Amino acid sequence: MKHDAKEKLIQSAIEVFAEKGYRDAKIANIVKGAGANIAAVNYHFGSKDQLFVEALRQAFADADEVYPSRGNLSESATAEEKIATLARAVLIRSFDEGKAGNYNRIISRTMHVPGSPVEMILREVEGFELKYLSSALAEFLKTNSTQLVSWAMAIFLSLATMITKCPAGVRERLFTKEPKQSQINAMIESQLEVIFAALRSIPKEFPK
Amino acid sequence: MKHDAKEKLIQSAIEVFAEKGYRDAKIANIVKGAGANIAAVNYHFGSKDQLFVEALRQAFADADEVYPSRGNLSESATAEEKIATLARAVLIRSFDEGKAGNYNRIISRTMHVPGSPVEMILREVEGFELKYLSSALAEFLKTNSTQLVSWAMAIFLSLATMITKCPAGVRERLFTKEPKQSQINAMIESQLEVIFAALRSIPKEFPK
DNA sequence: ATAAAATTCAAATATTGATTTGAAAAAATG
DNA sequence: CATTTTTTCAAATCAATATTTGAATTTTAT
Repeated sequence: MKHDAKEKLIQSAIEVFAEKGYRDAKIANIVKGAGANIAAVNYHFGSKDQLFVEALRQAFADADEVYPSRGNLSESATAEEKIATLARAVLIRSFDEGKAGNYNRIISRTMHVPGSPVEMILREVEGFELKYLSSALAEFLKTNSTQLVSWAMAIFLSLATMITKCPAGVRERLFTKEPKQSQINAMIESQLEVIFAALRSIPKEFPK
Repeated sequence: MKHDAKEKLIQSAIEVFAEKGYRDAKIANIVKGAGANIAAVNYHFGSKDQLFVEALRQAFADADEVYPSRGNLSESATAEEKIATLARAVLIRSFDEGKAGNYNRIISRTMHVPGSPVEMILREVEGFELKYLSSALAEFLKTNSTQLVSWAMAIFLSLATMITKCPAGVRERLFTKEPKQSQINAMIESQLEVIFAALRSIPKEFPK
């Protein structure tokens, strides 16, 4: 079937990048996961960089399809609704150990080293959600201070992605063996409370 | 002078690891920064791994000397005081663009890829502060639920280290050109409010 | 001051991992 | 079916970087 190989490569790449980050992901691993030859990546994509680009786009699409970051909200929804909906999507993704969780994992394994060859695409794909978030937060805080909004974004993102990011030791202690979906949902709602408590405690004026 | 070269290497390594993380830090860069020969790292430390070990220990010592994570609190201080003191230390370090900020930067650039060759030492050094934090949080939350405490730790750490970690674009918008120390102090106090607001919103029981 | 030990150096080597190559196989096209 | 195009393959190459070497130099100890 046409492009079957190409798609298998993207899928395998998503998994390896999610586990290892960009730098520590080996092409040898990726092709093994796809049952392909070592030369396949360069044949189909030209380079590891370009494969990363496609993998990241696909990972985002996979995540956003299952848990769309804007839900089915209308434009007229309140800022609070938008923020809660986005937070739920990000949180549920970060609890997802399967396919829909890969986007969060890739981001959290690649965003922390500035100046990497893949930084541009990373910013581009992140941008989808960040712009939306930033306008919802400005509305929520009733401010147009860039500083205040950036601060709120940092708080929101820290708390919404902390599960994916927190050190392994902490993460293991957080979960029971097999958390049921109902427990995960309860945790998400609690974390949502935490996020709003944090956002509401942001002062009206940026500290001077 | 004895060990002068060794110390220069550690200092240079701290800076390069803080900027690039472990994987992207090049020995060639490190020795250049120390005015030493390319073979110096292996002569003095045996390998890049071992140099990382010493650099991380030293970076922590440097940070903790300037901003000690336990301040000068007595054992009998309240949990709230302990948490606030630790938070201030971590926050002020994360605003420090100089020597005392390197520890936070190294951690945030190396902790996110599990299974790296340096993971063990990373966990060991992190442990210094994590154990203390975890007992203070247990006391603050009046609980001995491991899950609840781990959750609180993740929240605390996310909010206390977010400055070092948030994506470059966000970080730049957060600061004015040259934030004065007084503004930084004000930001720290505000962020402390955010942290406590978040911690207080954690439910008494872990979600079931 | 001299011998031994420690350190520095430029060059060589080893290793890892990405990319290229050219032939073989498979698929598509007419 | 014959030919052209696409895809796969194992092996070769290339590039980056960590590590080793052995000679030269400097430092330390007697």
